[in-house]
Amino acid sequence: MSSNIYVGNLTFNTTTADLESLFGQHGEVKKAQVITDRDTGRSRGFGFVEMATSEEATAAINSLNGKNVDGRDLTVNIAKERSR
DNA sequence: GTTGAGCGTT
Repeated sequence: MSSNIYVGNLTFNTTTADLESLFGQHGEVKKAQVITDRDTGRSRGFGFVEMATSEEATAAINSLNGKNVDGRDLTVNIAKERSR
């Protein structure tokens, strides 16, 4: 799956709904998820978005990577495996 | 403030 996207450098006030809204402007968002710390439950400042197709994922990446949101430049690229 | 979970061994 290359339609899975990593979205980093988010502000801590960014939530799953924000990701859906943001990526939804460049394609069909299948799933969106802002990662929160498993132990504290607080935001980790990054998340993942899965687009319907890899081409939409690429389009969204090219449109949103480096985008300045709330004073921070987003880092957007194809996500890696969960196991690391 | 940077790559997801969970506590078994993928």
